[in-house]
Amino acid sequence: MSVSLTKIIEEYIDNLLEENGGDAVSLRRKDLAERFGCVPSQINYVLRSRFAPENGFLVESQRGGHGYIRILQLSFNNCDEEIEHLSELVGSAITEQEARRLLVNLQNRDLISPRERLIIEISMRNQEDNGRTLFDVSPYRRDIMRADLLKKLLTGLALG
Amino acid sequence: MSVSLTKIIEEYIDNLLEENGGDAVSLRRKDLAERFGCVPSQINYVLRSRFAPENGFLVESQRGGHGYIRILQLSFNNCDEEIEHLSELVGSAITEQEARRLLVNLQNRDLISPRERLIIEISMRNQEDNGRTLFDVSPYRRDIMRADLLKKLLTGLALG
DNA sequence: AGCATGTTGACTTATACTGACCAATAATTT
DNA sequence: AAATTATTGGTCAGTATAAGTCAACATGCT
Repeated sequence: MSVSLTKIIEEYIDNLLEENGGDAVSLRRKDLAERFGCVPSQINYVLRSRFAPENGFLVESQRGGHGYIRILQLSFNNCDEEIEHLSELVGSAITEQEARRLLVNLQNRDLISPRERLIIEISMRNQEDNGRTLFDVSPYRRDIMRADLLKKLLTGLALG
Repeated sequence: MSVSLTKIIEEYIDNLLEENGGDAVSLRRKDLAERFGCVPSQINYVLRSRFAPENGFLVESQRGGHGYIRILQLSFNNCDEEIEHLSELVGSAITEQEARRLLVNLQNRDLISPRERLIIEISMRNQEDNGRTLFDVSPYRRDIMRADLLKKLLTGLALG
């Protein structure tokens, strides 16, 4: 069982972050690709699969002259076990009502701010509307999609 | 890591603005170009790319003798104006890149927090993935859906 | 075998910077 | 006053550079 290139590059970036105090690091896609003897787009794959917002990272980049890729590791030092636990509570499907109750609870316990709750509710509502009117998704399937979205959001916040 | 001329000039102007109380500053294109050893049109490039309305600035200028360039940092009196402005910027369709850029901007201007940006990015990405893999939505239609989501979120935040 | 994950490269898009040419305004000359 | 000249900024297209996308192909894991 060999270690994948993706894993190696992921760890390299993790180390860079650690050395840099942990919050951000800048790099050049071309340089990284050269260092690891791979094609540049491999870096995009690593970023997409390992440094996604669901994992608590934000990636900024710029093309052209003086281009760069900047990876930000958000650190909110919130009670991540708490939120992680709640993520389990969401399960594989969740109704709008249940979701809203959960969010109210989170806000009451100051795990998310009112504005954050608002954003989450608007996103959920938007997805619900799209599912119903645009794509004719069944109610149960919408509950599944809602659970997926909610879990991504909560783990993103927990890992941040 | 090399820093672009554009960045240097941008920071110089930012400093001027700060010194000047923050709302406006006047300068001469030729002088600036000389100071930074570049061609005058480079200044136009900086203004177009860094001090555009989407970054919260307006630029006035006059040619000929005693010509000048005045940079105004615009501020909104009420959130309705702000929403109007942001919604115009988003427009009826927006690419992933443009959206991300806008969010970076909003965060830099302290209009949203890093956590809020993270949540928004997760939501956008979730919608993008669903649109592509689940519902086979065309790229342009996804840009429209992204703009819709973004406008709902920004409007909600401004009114909330 | 089949599905998920990883890897590649051709093609596309975005940004930085320059220089030649254009446009507007003020100052000076006739 | 009109014409001319000097002074200033604007535009655009070309060149160089760097990142993003996408889909085909490969590998690995049940």
